[in-house]
Amino acid sequence: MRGSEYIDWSQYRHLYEEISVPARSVLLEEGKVSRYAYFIIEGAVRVWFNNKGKDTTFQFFFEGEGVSSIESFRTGQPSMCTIETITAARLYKISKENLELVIDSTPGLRPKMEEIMFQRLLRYASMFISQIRDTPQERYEALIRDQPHILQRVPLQYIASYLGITPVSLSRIRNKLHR
Amino acid sequence: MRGSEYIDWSQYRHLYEEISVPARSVLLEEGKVSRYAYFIIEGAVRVWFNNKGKDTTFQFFFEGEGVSSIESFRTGQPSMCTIETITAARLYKISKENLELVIDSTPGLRPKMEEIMFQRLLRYASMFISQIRDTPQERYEALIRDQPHILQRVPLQYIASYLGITPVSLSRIRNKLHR
DNA sequence: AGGATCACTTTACATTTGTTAAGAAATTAC
DNA sequence: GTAATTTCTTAACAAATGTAAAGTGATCCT
Repeated sequence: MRGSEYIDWSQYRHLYEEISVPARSVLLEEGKVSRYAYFIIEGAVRVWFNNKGKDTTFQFFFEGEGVSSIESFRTGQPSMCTIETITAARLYKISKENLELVIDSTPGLRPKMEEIMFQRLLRYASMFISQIRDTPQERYEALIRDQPHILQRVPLQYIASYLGITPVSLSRIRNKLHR
Repeated sequence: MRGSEYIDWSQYRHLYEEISVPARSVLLEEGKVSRYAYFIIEGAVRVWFNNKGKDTTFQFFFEGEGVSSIESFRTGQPSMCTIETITAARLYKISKENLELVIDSTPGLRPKMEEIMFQRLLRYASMFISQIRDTPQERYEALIRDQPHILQRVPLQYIASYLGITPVSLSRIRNKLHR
């Protein structure tokens, strides 16, 4: 869940925990219920799901962003995806109950969370639109143009599945563009 | 915008208008600001955008559903897409201001609208995931399985762009499945 | 009824992508 | 520092999709 950047964390030290984890740490496993949200102080995180034995990445998160399996965190259903660090990371970890406390004791935060959810909706919609409108090559070029930080910090194999193609195909597209 | 099905419209006859329009009527044109939301009494509606001269459909709506360019309606920015009836249709048409009045005077409606937005977010997310996980054929089979009403009422060319493929490719997939 | 338009299919060919395998380059582990 | 592992690229071939064009029904319009 994004939006933790609007919270003045210093007031609530007793409600969250700061943790440091190595690369490839699983924060939430597919099929389990999400009980914690995380706020990234340092590091890179990806969200992925198992697809016929292969892993398919569908989102990246970095410093200053909050991350959780939004639907599992909210509904209590098992998560459809795994949340895993790409790099070593420092994170704030907060339980659902304590996050509710923070939200309730911060005036104006709930509407802000609603606005953040709306922004996230728009982002998912535009990701879907890009998939049915653009070619993989166009999506890769858009990634270079709009989110170059992802390319700098994420292994290409994860970017390939995020673009909906294989690593081989992404490599060919890169080769074509470099000439 | 979905969710109008939760409103007891009979209390608010003075705030909305019932309209009847023929097939292919444009309810909102791409590039213009959305000032009205619609609730479908009868008919089928599609939302599409211009993509390099071709039209690309990205959502369908039917009886009992509300429809608007959710981001334009909320933010006042020009709409990225056109809303158009596929069939002749009967609709409730309500302005943004009057919908606010309805929402404010119906206790418990605002959280319900928030829940509807959350559900819509999940739907967009799953549409995106399906695009990066499944083949066009698998998406077509899922459409048959999960939303057969769409196939019965929507021309295949629109379904093709919704699946992210050309009408020719969809025709081939159908041919393959029929044997 | 008849002409026009629209929706869908089929064909042929070009392009793109997937798959498998091999190998090079970079990184990690010890 | 060297071996092991991981990441990325390249090649060859198969499969899927895009494009353009033609043709067949179906529907619409007057």
